[in-house]
Amino acid sequence: MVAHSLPGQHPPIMKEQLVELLEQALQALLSAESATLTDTLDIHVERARDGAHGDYASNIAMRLAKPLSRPPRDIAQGLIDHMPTHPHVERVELAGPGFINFFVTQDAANAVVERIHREGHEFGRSQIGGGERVIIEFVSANPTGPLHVGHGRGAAFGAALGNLLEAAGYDVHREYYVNDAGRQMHILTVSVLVRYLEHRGENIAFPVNGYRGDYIHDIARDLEAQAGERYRISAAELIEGLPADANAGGDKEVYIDALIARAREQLGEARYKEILQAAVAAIIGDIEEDLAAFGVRYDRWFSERSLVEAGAVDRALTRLESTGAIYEQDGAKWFRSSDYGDDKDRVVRRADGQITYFASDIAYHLDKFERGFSRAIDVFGADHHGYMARVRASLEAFGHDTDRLEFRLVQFAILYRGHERLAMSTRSGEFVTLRELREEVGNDAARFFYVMRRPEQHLDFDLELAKSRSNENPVYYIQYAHARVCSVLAQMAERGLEHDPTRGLAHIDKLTEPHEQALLQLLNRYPEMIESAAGNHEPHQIAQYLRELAAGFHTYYNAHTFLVEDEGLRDARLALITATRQVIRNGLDLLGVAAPESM
RNA sequence: GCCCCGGUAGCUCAGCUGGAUAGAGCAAUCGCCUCCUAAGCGAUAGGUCGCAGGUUCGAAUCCUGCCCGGGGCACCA
Repeated sequence: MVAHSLPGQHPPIMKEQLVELLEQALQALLSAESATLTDTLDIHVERARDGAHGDYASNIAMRLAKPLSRPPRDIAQGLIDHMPTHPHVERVELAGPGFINFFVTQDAANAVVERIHREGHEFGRSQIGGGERVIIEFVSANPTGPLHVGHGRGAAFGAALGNLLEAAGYDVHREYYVNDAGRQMHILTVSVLVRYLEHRGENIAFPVNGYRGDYIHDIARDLEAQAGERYRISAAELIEGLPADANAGGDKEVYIDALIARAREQLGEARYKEILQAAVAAIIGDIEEDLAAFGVRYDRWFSERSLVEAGAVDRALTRLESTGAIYEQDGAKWFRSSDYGDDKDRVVRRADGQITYFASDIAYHLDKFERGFSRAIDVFGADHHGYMARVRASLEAFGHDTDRLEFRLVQFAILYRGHERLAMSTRSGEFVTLRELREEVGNDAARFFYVMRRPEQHLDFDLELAKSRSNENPVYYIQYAHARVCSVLAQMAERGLEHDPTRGLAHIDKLTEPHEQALLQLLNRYPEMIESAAGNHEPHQIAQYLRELAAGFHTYYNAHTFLVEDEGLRDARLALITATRQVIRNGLDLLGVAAPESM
């Protein structure tokens, strides 16, 4: 009925203690009146929105009105009468249609400052995850080119979610699934080959379906630098007798497949594979470097090719086949995903014998569960939503509980420069890369902007706003609050003063100003916010909270002077603002945003 | 046609596991630097929560239908 917090270094948060009080009051009330409840129900306690309603409120009496057949206010009064006392609860009031409002004691509210100073960067972390093993897969962009701005959102979101879950006590494993097997890799290979041949003086048209980006030239040049003429073949022989490309009235898909086949013939498998591996390695290396520079790190880069070569895909398909979940039609093999909620059945092995991307995805997700992760989170772009049903279907066919797999679909980021919308086209090769974005607006602004909205929400990413050093920019607003605290301490030292934290905590009850009370309340909310954000997998809550916290600080800063004559009050105020600084730092850290000492 | 996501203040959004007068930032108007960084603060103004029904003591929040906007519906990845 009630989720009790696990024993650990972190004390249970106030909200949970209140739930327990209500629980006890309810039991006492029921036994006093010999009443029973047929259904259990969760007791909710929420932060009161209005200060007049206390610190926390519960609607439990209203929800019990029907099962107990009594007016909610009667029940609320009964609960209040049977409520055990609690050292941190000043008083409990009945209000409105039957709300129970809790007023926390001033001492309990003040205690957060001491706790923050004691726990430091640990403040806000909890054990609610209970060490549960979670694998989070994110970005997983195909290694066919540099990451673009769309991938950036998945990267920032996945990284923040990973940090958040870790802070909530989960054992998090971060993974990037590398699609380094399959046709795309061959298209990449011939794209590089054609550029290489061009550079060596061969006259050859670039395939319509090839990858046109500048990075292909770069890879070709590296290939020349390392291997010279090793891959030099005759362009004329390479294309002789091939079907027409799309710009000559043919089909670009047919053309490029033929070109791939011819390249393998002409070069031989060994040399062909060298180019392929060089190209893939170059691109993965670039992606890895890009993400690392963005502050995004993985525990593992999981290669699709390794899965195929280890026979994992064949084994998975064989297992499905043995249970009758696969059938053959038109020469291809189909998985009966429609038996498990998908719209239609899906091909796992094409008529030409090639396995599909979906087939290796089945094996990959099976592998995640077989490695012992009790929960898997896939962060994908919204354009992948069609995969959810089929991947779930495959896991269900293996007898796994599909509730253990969660998809988080991240909507696209639309770039603006002021009011002007930037066109993004991946086809033309003129897309804006993540690297370009980072260089233009900086990592901090990029990380923050990417996660400040709910992932389901389209993101308008204004480059001008992200770069602006003004109050319009939420990143600077928060970072500035942090820097300002540092600045106060610097000013203090300049005046030959010292902060005595012990004296500050001893005089913490001098913080009676409304601005100080508001700030204390914000600090008290942080652990609850982390639990909520982690529980709902919503890093944007952190961003929203930090803005509020920074606002609370800036308001306070403008209303009061911290470096006052009264030493007790001065140290109490310094204790409060350094605690605020700590919480800002903790929160920004989860988002992967720096907390600068000065700006 | 089917599936997913969105539609809340002029703009960008939060609130959505039902609760007490719907919030923030920007933009607008008016104020605040002999004083710890004005990358800041204060005040005013601004809303049929897409529309219509339904469930409920109570709906921005849940259900149904409809209207807009985005995305997805391959023997592609």
